[in-house]
Formats: sequence, C-alpha cells, structure tokens
Amino acid sequence: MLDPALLRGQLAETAQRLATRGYILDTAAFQAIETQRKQVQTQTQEWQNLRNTRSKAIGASKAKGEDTAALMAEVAGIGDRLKENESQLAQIQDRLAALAQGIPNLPHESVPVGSDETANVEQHRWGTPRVFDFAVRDHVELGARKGWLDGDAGVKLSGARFTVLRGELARLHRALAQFMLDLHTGEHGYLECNIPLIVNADTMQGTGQLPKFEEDLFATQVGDTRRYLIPTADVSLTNLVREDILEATALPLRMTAHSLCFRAEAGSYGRDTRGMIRQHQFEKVELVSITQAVDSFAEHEHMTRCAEIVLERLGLPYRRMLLCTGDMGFSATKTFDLEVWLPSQNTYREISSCSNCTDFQARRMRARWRNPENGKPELVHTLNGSGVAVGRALIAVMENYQNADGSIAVPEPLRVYMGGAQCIV
RNA sequence: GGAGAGGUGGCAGAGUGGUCGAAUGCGCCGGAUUCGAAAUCCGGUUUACGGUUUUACCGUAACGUGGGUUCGAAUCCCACCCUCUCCGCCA
Repeated sequence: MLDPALLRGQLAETAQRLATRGYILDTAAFQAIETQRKQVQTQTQEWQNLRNTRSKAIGASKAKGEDTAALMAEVAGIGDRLKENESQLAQIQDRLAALAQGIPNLPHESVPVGSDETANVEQHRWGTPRVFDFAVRDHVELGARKGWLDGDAGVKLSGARFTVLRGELARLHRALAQFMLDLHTGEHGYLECNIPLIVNADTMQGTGQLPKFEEDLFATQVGDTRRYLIPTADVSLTNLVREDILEATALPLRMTAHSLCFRAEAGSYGRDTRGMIRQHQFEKVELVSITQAVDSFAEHEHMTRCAEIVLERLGLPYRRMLLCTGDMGFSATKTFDLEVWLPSQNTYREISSCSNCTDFQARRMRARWRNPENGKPELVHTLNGSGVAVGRALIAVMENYQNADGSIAVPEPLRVYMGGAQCIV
C-alpha cells in the first residue's frame, strides 16, 4: 500500500508517477470518495463523543442517586443516527481500502520509464560466453540422454509444466541448492530459515499476492479453510515480521530459505513450454532483508551482489538489468534482474530478480521498527531477491558445462556436494 | 477423530454493566540517592486513525474476530477463529 498521505496531499503527482508503470489512477473518483470519507468520519466521531460524554453523565448521576430521566431523554435517538453513520463510514473505508490495495508501488526516480522489457537497461556483464567446437545441445536433449530429465513422467503424474529429475542430475540440482544456502549463510550473513509452503490469506495479502493476483496461485481447501501455496519464499520470510515492532539492533534482518515455489502461470500459456524453464513447481533459494528506510537502497545493491556472487562462483556468464517502470512487479519500487547466459538460446535468460519494496509491503503488514531517537515506531523497508532460482541454475550449468559426448562437467564449488565428482556422465 | 482448558498492555495477572485504555507485580526509560554500583524512592512507559493553529494539542477506536442487547460492554447474549493439554493416529 502507498502512503495515504501521498494520495491525499499529492494526488495528481502520484497519479502521474503511477502512470509511468502503466497504472491509471482515477483521481476524480478517488478525490470524491476521500472527501466523503473525511466528512462522514468527522461527523461519526462527533456523535461518538456526544454519546460517550452523555453516557458518562448518566453513570455519574446515577451514582449520586439522582433522577436520570432527563439525561436519558437527551440521548434518545443518538444511537440510531450513530449506527447509520458508522456503517456508512465502514462502507466508505472498505471502498478506499479496496482501491488502495490495488495500487502498485511508486517507481523510484532512478528507474527508467518504459512499457515492457525492451526498455530495461543493462548495468553490467560478467564472464565470457564459451565458444563451443561442437553443436550445443539444450538442457532437454542433455537431460533426455540418461533419463535424467523426464518431462513425460511429469505430465503423467501431474500435467504440463511438471518434470521428474533422476540420478546424477537430481543430485546436481540438490547440490546447487546446498551450495547457495551455504554461501549465503556462511559468507553473506543471512539467517537460514525453513518456512511453511502453505500459508493463509493474511500472509498472501501482506506481501501483495492477494487480493489482486489470486489466479496466479495454487490453493488448498480443507473444510472451509482456504490456504495458498507460496509462489516464492519471500512470502513466508517477509511475513515473519508482520505486525511486529522490531528493535533497531535487529536491523538489517537478513534471512534466506531454500524452498519449493508454486505458480499457476496463468497467462503464460505457450511461453517456455519446452523443458524446465517455466514450471508450476520449482525450487529457489530466496534472500530477504528487513531494513530501516535510510538503508534500503544500499541493501538492495548488497543483496543483488550476493546473488551475482552465486553465478560468479559457478562460472556462469550473466548480465545485470535494471527493470523499467513497466516491467516491475506490483510491490517493487526498483528491481534488478540477473540474466544468465544460455548457449542453446544464444541469449541471456532471467535467473534472479532482486527488488526493493520500500515501505509498500510493510504498510500492509504493519511491520515496523522502533527508532531510539524518538521512541516512535516507523515502517521498515522490505527487500527480496532470488539467490538464485535453482531449476534455472541447473539448466545453465547443464548447457554451459556440456561436453561433446553429452556429459556435464561439475563446477568446482559443487563437487563437494557431489561426492567429489568432476563430471556427470 | 475423542475429551478438556484458555485467549486482557512487552511479560505475568486482576477486573462480571458506569470517569476502566484498564489494578498490581515484573521488565523498560528518565530522575533522586551513591565515589560508582546494588538496594531503595519518585516520575514515566500501548497502538492505530482522524482533526487542528502540526517537534504540540484535541478527539475517536482497540481487552481473539464478527454480530446482538443497552443511554453505556473487557464485563451480558449469539456465532466464528485461534492457541494449549491429554488420548488416538501419524513422518
């Protein structure tokens, strides 16, 4: 949620900034309902005040044994008018909340304006794509050779966008997750967490998946209770601080988790249908930081570096992209994507996305920290980033480290998790 | 699945219709005392929202949630949610 003060005090300017990311705010409608809110709320509170003071007077009068009939007559009818005002106010505030919940975060001033990914700006590149002296295979071919990667089995068990991994490739997949988790906990100072994959609606609302993006989620229903499968561990990790007031010494709070992620991928029919680029179920090592407001942009850079180091240690060429206004997620004010080189596609493909959500999620979650300077609670800033997507990292390793015979060299940092193997054949 | 207990401030824990946003204790912050500390004493210590003359003041709301009764609800009534304990089952 945006700061309501922005919508009240700087409506036109705020609407203009939202327009750069393709969100059109109906300012006239908002202004009208806001004016009504102010009037009804003020009036409601006046009625409440009157009722409270009169009721207290009745109590005091009765205590003295006086006749209260006159006072009672005075308050007659207040209750009905008050009730009417209160329900009217509740309606207005529901409408305002629904409106506010649907508004995305404001883009940071450093974010380039654009409508889609073609306007994203490359920041830098690392590594040199390998030159092959044989015809490169893509991860599907490489995986099929030994039954390592089996899309048909995934379809049989579940449907499209599910796959089965077997043997040494399954182990390599596991090794990648282990390596990333050990790197972030051991060298980057993130606290390892193991989190629920199934969460309630409040949690989904806290990070912005609900109410707007329900169709992207898998859900469970037990009795009357509806819960949701997380699309990213960011949901569980960030909501850990929901409704909390953190001590200043607890910040920055850096957490990481290796988890399964579930996405319905509604609206991406026909995209990336080959192989395991885009799955309903995949694994990711997620990074989350909770910071003070003044620290969040520095933390954003730090977090992105932590993700880049994963790729550098694995020897995978990548580039960092600064997303334009139109390509960012709902909650983000600024996002860096890391794109890894895929030889079979002769291009860079997204493998990580690191976003600063400023106080947007924190306001929804009422996640605050206490500023010792004035003792007042202030909203935290929340950041999340993939560090990195495990399935896509597996694809990148397969394709970049393939040999002419279809075997795959194991990047040095993973060998310790592979029983010392230098190559899987 | 069966049986029971319980949800009040940072924590513990009072409060069963009337200045109760809430006793008391602990914790925490400030001060006094002290060479310093402990102990002791004094004062302070929730959050959100709204308004205004905006480092301040005033108002409103919140005792699990939502309804109801009432001039007035932490307290009475109804429904729901959650947590805990024991038994059963289970990784």
